[in-house]
Amino acid sequence: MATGRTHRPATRSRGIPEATVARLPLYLRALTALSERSVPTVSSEELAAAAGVNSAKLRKDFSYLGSYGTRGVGYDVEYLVYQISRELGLTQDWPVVIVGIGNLGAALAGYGGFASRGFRVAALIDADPAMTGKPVAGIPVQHSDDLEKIISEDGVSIGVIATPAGVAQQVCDRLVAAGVTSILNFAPTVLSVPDGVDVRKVDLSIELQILAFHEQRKAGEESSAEEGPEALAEPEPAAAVVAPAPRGTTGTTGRKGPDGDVPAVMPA
Amino acid sequence: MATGRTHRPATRSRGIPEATVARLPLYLRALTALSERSVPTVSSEELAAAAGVNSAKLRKDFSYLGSYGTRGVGYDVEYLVYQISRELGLTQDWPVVIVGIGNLGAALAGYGGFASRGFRVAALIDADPAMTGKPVAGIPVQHSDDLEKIISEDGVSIGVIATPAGVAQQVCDRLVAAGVTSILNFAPTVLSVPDGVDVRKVDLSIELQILAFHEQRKAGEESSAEEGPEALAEPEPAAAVVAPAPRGTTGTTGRKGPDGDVPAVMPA
DNA sequence: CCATCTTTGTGCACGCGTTCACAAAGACAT
DNA sequence: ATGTCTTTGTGAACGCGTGCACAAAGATGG
Ligand SMILES: NC(=O)c1ccc[n+]([C@@H]2O[C@H](COP(=O)([O-])OP(=O)(O)OC[C@H]3O[C@@H](n4cnc5c(N)ncnc54)[C@H](O)[C@@H]3O)[C@@H](O)[C@H]2O)c1
Ligand SMILES: NC(=O)c1ccc[n+]([C@@H]2O[C@H](COP(=O)([O-])OP(=O)(O)OC[C@H]3O[C@@H](n4cnc5c(N)ncnc54)[C@H](O)[C@@H]3O)[C@@H](O)[C@H]2O)c1
Repeated sequence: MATGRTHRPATRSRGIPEATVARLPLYLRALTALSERSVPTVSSEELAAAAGVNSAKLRKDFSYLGSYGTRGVGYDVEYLVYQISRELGLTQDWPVVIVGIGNLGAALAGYGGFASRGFRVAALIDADPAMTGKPVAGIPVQHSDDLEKIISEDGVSIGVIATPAGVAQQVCDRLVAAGVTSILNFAPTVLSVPDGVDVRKVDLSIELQILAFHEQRKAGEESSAEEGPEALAEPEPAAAVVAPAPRGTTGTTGRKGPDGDVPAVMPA
Repeated sequence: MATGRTHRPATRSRGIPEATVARLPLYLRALTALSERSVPTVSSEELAAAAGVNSAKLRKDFSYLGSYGTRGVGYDVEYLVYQISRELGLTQDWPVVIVGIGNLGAALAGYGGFASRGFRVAALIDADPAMTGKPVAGIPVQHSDDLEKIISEDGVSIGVIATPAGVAQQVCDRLVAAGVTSILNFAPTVLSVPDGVDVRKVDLSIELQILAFHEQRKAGEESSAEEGPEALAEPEPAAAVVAPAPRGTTGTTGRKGPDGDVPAVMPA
């Protein structure tokens, strides 16, 4: 999962568990598909299968929203769509700014999934003067000098960062200072933000590495078929000092500026 | 988090906890940055700050890998980079195919983060004949007819799906049948795969909806400053019947209509 | 109005993950 | 060699999330 919250020690208020919140969009998607087919009601078993979760889990999730089901029948699709949408805050309009209109930013700008659920691309922002004014996905790119103005004028509270990692923290700082309180970060960096600001990250590289880990496990188990406790994934004691430090040349993180731009260690 | 595993009831073998595995790439990134600065050792406190986690958690995570620290000093950066890389399977080459070279797929193809850690884009695959042979990010796009051949010839075990949601499941099926055992899915669909295949998803829309939920909460708390238990996020009792349910057609058991074509209900 | 059958809502137990707190290990100075 | 000081490694407690299993609710049919 390219997920990951920051801050907020999971001490959510007297509300819905974080894990449940993360599944609500999944239910909503499945329900929307049913709605489009004009299916009137759905059982927890059916809906759970469509969302890829356990039916008991789904029922418990819905119980946090209140009891919107009818025993012996199931859940009213339309009503549930409405309830979940309202709970997630999708009944209102959420203007979003995307900062960093490169390869990824441009793809995001044109993504239909944005507009589908109350999210509206309010502005595209880039630091490159050559891009200013140029339309991307029908929306003219604005220069980052105007970032603060754009955010305050449109009342934007959600920002998407798709800039190089080196400048992500400073872009984040400017967004937060301008009033943004929710950030979706695509740059491979740990962002630090003040309390009250939510950060979620999407990190392709991390996802791949997790897959690689499991992939390696599979390959290991394969060779050592049925084995006891360990004996796998531990080729050798590896002596004590090995680390040849092969990589270390041109990383992707390509730090560049003289300033503290890289994630690295906090100056404490 | 755009995360989300599928299957595998978290009953990992006598190995590293899933939560720890998900953090290893984070540590690795911070360590790599330190390595590039030629920092020889780092304490759990410093590294934890750089990775944005609790130091006790970091130490426990490392304890699962074995004890690679020196009390009173900290951890050897180079050695730790090597150990984590090895544990994640990054010391070997992982050929990856990307299926669906549209806006997103093209951005992914040109992403430097791929090559940085042992991942190599082995092939770009698209169903559009007009794209066949056309180079994207320096790699010629191949037609999806050759999908099976490409995967078996290059020994690809990791596939990235960036096709429209409607065809994601069938693309997934073909990938799995051809030998892919790890899938990173960008399409907004729940993929069903046989045991032994890992699926991770990256879902922009879900991330935004989660942010919107918290954003709405913040707005609610703001207005009702210091309040008791509830009284927030509940604008109105909303009567009882609101949902404009269409119904009236099929009987109670709407079930699945003609055929399952959308992510909707599982055909059981 | 009663019997039966379906499906919800949830009590409960269990396991994973997180965090605190501290003993032990080792570096370093004297 | 001994003492001091830093930092690791982990035992233990706690809370969250998950899934089983079942009683209760309500629809449906007679
Ligand atoms: N391309 C991908 O598939 C992909 C995948 C995962 C993560 N990422 C990450 O997303 C980020 C963007 O990737 P990309 O491939 O689009 O890179 P890119 O170089 O194509 O685009 C970066 C854009 O950010 C702009 N920019 C630079 N500094 C800025 C600033 N201070 N303010 C505003 N805009 C600024 C640049 O002008 C450029 O247009 C990177 O951090 C990358 O690691 C990319
Ligand atoms: N663009 C984004 O920022 C973004 C963000 C999140 C998720 N997504 C999801 O990623 C997917 C792709 O998005 P996109 O914007 O690149 O769409 P797109 O339409 O630009 O690209 C889709 C590509 O897939 C190809 N394709 C279609 N059927 C195929 C098949 N059976 N086999 C192989 N290739 C096939 C098409 O030819 C096209 O090139 C969608 O599911 C979208 O919802 C996109």
